Amino acid sequence: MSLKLYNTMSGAKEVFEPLVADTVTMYVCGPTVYNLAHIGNARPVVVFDTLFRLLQTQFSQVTYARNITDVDDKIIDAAREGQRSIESITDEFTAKYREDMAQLNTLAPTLEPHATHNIEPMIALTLTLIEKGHAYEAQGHVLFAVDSMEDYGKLSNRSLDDMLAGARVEVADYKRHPGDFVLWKPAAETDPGWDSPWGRGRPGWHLECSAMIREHLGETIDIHGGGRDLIFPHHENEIAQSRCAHGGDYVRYWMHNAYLDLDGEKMSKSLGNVRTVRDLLQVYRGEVLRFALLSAHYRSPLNFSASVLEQAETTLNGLYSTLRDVQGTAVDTGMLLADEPFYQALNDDLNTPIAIAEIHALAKQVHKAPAEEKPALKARILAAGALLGILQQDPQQWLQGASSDDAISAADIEALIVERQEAKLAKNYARADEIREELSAAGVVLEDSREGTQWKRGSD
RNA sequence: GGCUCGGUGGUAGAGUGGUUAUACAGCGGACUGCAACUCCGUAUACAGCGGUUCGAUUCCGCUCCGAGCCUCCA
Repeated sequence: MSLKLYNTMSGAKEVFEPLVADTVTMYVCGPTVYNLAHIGNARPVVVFDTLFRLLQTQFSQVTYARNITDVDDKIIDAAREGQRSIESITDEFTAKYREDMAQLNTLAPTLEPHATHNIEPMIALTLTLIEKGHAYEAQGHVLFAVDSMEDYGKLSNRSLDDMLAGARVEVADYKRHPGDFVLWKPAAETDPGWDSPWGRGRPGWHLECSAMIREHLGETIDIHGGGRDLIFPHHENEIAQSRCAHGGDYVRYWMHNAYLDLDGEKMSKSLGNVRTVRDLLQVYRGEVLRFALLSAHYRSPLNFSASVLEQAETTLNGLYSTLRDVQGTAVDTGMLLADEPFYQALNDDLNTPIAIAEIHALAKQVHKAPAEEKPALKARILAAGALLGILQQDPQQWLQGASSDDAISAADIEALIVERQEAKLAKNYARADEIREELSAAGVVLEDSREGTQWKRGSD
């Protein structure tokens, strides 16, 4: 079973082979911690979490790093506006980010480097770039000289000439070339800053990833991921910094997820059309959000809407109902992952929609299969769910969990079910139906079977 | 202006040079006291126009429409 991944650098799917056999290094751009994560920010987290799970099934050592950007203009602005310290902001939102992402069933990354803990390597990297003639100091800034690099622009497939033609921004006068970008900039007295050979200052945006990757993962890593909008300038500039400083490959496989749309428009902070994960979690369980994010391929835009979430919830309810039906069935562990269609789908550039379709196929089989085949089918469904980060909860709890405090209690529901059972035995069908309708109005659906009556809460 | 990427049935969403994924919703039927669950069956697609081909939703070209990046952004 070979894993294929779409590499942004080559524009094609490639067979994934780590640099060092059986060992994978992966880095994903994490949050700038100055506000709550929105659901668009959650997409790469869920996507690369799924990849992390998949990689762990076939490589014995997988190191997954996701950074925390805790020094940045936006954080400084937020501190100023809120009249708060930088640390209180970054601490608060780092904690909330972790909580929100955990709600989406994402595993903690192996490493979570903070920019402010890695200032030394950033300064060292900047020094190296100056020494090698790729960077220069001007008016207290240190800038990367883009024309000192032969193939600058390769990842985003653009040339320096193109960029000049399309320049829409006023160019700072201390730049030798309009495309030059800041490695280090002076810090105002009141802003966070660190002593450096160029005076008190702070790092430019792109520097931290290059420095931290080198520091924690090595000069060449296998996978670097993030949203599409990071391709340029962020990842392009990371490449420039790292390749010019250390030579070598820097990143072997570049992966970029498409973004979430809202009403056909990109969801973004600047457009103001964001929905925070925290808000959505008030209405939908994390697993529903996760499922919705995985219901489209990661390289396709996903139009995020209430109906997408409701479909996700309905689908998960259906799959959990299937699992409840086989609750008493043992789980057969003798399964060969490589033979599984869902596994093959995930190995084909993380084709989660196909993997989900394969789960449906298995669910359909479970209903029809003779008892002796059920343990194997159940095991396959659960294994697929484990890779996708879904279907691992207790089915009964999933289906009967109250979504709000004012919902009818389980005890009340069960009392009514008993009463209905008695009414049915007495052939008092009018009363039996009345009870069912009463429960239905409360969002509870009854399912009669030979073994008795099951119930679940619908998405009312 | 430069560089990308899309337009698939009511909705979501894969995929393929020829046997109409998948799910939800719909319709018909079985089951049921009636339902629900489950099962069986079923309708509705590949933006438009050309080209290549025995054959194109799939390849090529053009047109139309849409999105993104080029500035902080997942």
